[in-house]
Amino acid sequence: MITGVALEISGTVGDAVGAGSEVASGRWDSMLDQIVTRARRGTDRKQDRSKRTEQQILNAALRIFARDGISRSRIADIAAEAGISTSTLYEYYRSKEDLAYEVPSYHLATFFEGYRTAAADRPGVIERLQLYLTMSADFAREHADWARLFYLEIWPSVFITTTDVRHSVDDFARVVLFLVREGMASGELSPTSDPHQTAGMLVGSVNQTIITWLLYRRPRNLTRASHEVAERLLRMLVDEAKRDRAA
Amino acid sequence: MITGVALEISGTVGDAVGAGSEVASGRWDSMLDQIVTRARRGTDRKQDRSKRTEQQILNAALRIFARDGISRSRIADIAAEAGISTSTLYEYYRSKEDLAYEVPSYHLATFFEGYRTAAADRPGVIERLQLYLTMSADFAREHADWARLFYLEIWPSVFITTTDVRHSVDDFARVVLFLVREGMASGELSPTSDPHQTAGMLVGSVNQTIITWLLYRRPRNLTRASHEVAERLLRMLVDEAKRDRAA
DNA sequence: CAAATATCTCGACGTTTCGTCGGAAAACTG
DNA sequence: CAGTTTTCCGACGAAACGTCGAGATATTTG
Repeated sequence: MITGVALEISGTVGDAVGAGSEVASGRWDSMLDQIVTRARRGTDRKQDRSKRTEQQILNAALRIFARDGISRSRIADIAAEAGISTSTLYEYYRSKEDLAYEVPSYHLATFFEGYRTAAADRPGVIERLQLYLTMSADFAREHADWARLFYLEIWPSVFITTTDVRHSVDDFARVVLFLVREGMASGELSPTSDPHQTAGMLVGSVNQTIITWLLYRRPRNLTRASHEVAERLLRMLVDEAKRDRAA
Repeated sequence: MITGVALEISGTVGDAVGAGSEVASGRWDSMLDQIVTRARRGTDRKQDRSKRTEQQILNAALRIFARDGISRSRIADIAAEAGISTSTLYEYYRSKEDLAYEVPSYHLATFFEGYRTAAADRPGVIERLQLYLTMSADFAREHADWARLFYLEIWPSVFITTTDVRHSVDDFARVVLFLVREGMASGELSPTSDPHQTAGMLVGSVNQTIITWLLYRRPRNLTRASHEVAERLLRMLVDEAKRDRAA
C-alpha cells in the first residue's frame, strides 16, 4: 500500500534526465540488508503468550506515546492499554526510555523493507532518491502516530546512547548520502560540492515538510507536497550539475 | 559580535543578482517590532532583588536543561544552581514546563533584535534572506546551550499550547516566508512556486545543518557550512527564477 | 524615621509516578 | 503428571513534583 502510492507519482525527474546511471547493486544490497536487520532485532521470547503481550505492549505504547508525548506518558497507562499490570511491563523493558526507543525502531524496519522492494525496480540514482524521499513522507502520513514519535521526539533526542537506536536513526540519512555519492560519481550531481551538504538539503527540505505537517496539518496533502519538494530540489540539483559541466 | 561574523561573510549571492529590489520598509518594521516585543514579554517583578533572582533562575535553567534535557532535569538541581530553594523557584514559575518554555523565548528575542539592526543596512530581499539564515546558524553556534533547547526540544514539541511560545517559534519561520513573498513579487524568486514550499526548503536545509551540528559537532565550522548551504540554495532558486522568466 | 504594607524566601509536608521484589499462576518438557 | 522454566501480579520503597503557612526582607506612607 505504501509502495503503491509512491510508485504512482514518482519518476518524473528521473525521466527528465534520461535513463541515468544505475546504482552498483553489490554495496547497495549489503547496505540495505544491514540496515533492515539492525532495526528489526529479534525478540528472544520463547512462549507464544509472551510474543502476543510484547506486540500488545508495543502497540499500546505507540498510541499512548503519540497521544501524550514520551515524558508525559505514564507506564501505568501503557500497561492498562495493553491489558497487563505495571510490573509485567517491566519484565519486558527495563525502563520507559528503553520502551520509547524500541517502538520507533521496530516500525522503521518496516519502512526500510518496503523501500528495498520498491527501489529494486528503479535502478537510477535520481529515481531512487525521489522514491526514497516521497516514500518516507508517505510512510509518515500513513503512520502518523509513529511519525510523531520518530520525527519529533526520537530524532532530535541527544540522549540516545543506545547504539542500536542511534544507528537506526542515522541509517535513515545514510541511504540518501549513499545515493548522492553515487550521483556525483556518475556526474548526474555536481561533483564539486560536498555530498553531506547535498544530502542535508534533501533530507532537511523533506523533513521540514513532514514536521510542519505533523505540527499543523499543513500542507493538507503531505504526500503530494513532499513529492513536489523533492522533485523541485532534485531538478535544481541536476540543473546545477549541468551548468557545472558546461563551464 | 554575532552580527559582526555574519556581516563579514554574507552578501555574495545578492551581489551576483545585482542590486535587487528593496524590501518595503513599512510592513517589515512592524513585523519585526511585533516579533521582538512578543518574545521579550516584560517581567512584572518590582523589587531589584527579584529581578536578579529571576535572571539567575533563567541562566541556571538554561545550563541544566541543556546538560540533562528538559525531562531529565530536576527542579531541585536548577534551584541549587541558582542558589535558591526549590519552593522559591515556584514563586517565579508555575511548573517545570513553564520555565522550560520561557528560557528559549527570552534568548530568541536577543536574536531578533540583533538581526533587526544588522538587516537595516541591507535592503535587498536575497541579501536579507542570506543574512537571516547565516545569522541564525551563527547564533546557535554561539549559544549552543540555548540552541539545544530551542532546536531539539522546543521546536519539535507538539505540546506547546501556551500561545506566546508557539508564536515565537512560528515567528522564526515567518520572517523567511515574508522575505520569500517579497522576492516573488519582485521577480527575483520564481513566482509560480508555492512560497511556503520555498521558505520550507530554506529553513529546512539550514535547520538540518544546525541540528546535525548540535548532535554530532559536524561540520566543524557551523557558520561557514550554513552560509554555504544558504548561498548555494539561494543561487539555485535565483537561477530557477531566471529560467522561468526566459521560458 | 517608624509603622504598615507589599513582596520575597524557606523548611516541612502530601501526592504522584517510577521501578523492585518475592511469590503465585501458567506454560513447557520428559 | 511431576518438575522446571517462564510469565504474571500485588505490595512496597524511593524519588521527584508541587503546596502551604510562617518568617524575613524590601518598599511605601504618615
